[in-house]
Amino acid sequence: MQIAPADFDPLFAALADHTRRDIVRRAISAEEGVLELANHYPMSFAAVQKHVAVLERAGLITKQRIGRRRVVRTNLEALLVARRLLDQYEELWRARIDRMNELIAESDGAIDTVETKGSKR
Amino acid sequence: MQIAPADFDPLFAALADHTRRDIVRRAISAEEGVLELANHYPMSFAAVQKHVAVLERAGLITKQRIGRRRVVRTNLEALLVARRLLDQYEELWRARIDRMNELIAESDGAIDTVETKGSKR
DNA sequence: CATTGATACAACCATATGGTTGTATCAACC
DNA sequence: GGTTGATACAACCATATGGTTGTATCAATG
Repeated sequence: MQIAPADFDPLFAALADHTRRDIVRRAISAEEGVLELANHYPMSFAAVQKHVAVLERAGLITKQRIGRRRVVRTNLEALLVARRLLDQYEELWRARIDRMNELIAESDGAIDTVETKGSKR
Repeated sequence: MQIAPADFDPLFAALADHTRRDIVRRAISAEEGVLELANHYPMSFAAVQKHVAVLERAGLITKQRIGRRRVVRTNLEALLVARRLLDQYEELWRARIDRMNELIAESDGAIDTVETKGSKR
C-alpha cells in the first residue's frame, strides 16, 4: 500500500507549525471532524481546513467520512517515518563517537603525540 | 546551559529542506567549514551559508573557529528534542490503543450494546 | 601591515505560506 | 427533492523563504 514515499520535505514542513502539531496531537486520541477541530483555534474555519489539507498531503493524517463529518485521524506510519530519520542521524552520531574512541585507543601506545600543541591540518 | 527552549517551529522548519538535512548529516561525522560544505551543493556559497544560518538559529548545528574556517558540527541535543516530540506522539497513540482495548474488554459482558445502529450525536 | 582566505551580510527577486472572506459542493435529513 | 450542516476551494493579501550578486568583515599568514 505504500503509505508514504518518504518525502521528508512536506513531512517536516507540516510539523513546523504549532497549530498543525496540535491538530496531529488531537487527532491521535480524538475523533473530530474539521469543524470541531477548528473550534479549538483562534482562526477561521478555512484556515484550519487548509492546515488539515497540508497535514493530509504530508501523509500525517487521513480523513474518514462519518455521517456528515470527515473525521480526522493521525497516521502513525508518517510519524514513524520522521522518527526513523532522526534515529538514523543519532545512529550516525554514535558511530562517529565509536570511531573516535577507536582512534584514541589506537594511539594509546604513543601518548603525547597530540598533547600540548595541535597543528591544525 | 539550556541548549534550546524547545522551540519546535524553527527546528522542524530547518529539517524541512533537503539541502539542510544533508548538511546536518554531513556535519555529524565530518569537520567541514562552510565553504567546504558549499562545494557539495549546486548552489552559491551564500545560499549554503544562509542554510547554515537557519540550522544554527534552530540549534541544530554549532560553529567552531578553527584556523580560518568555522567548522560546522551537528548538535545531537536538538535532534533528540525533535525525536522526543515524535516519541510523545507515539506514546499517545499507544495509550489510545490501550484505552480502546480496555473498552472492548469492559463491554465483553454486554456484547451487542453498540452493535447494529450507532446514533451519531 | 598588506594580502588573502573564509565567512557574513545586505539588497533584490520569485515563489511559497498562513491568514482572510466568499462561494461551491455534497451528502443527510425532513 | 429542497434545505442545511460540514467541507472544500478560489481569490486575495502580507509576510516568509530560497535563491541570486555584490560588498564588508576579519583573522591568518607572508
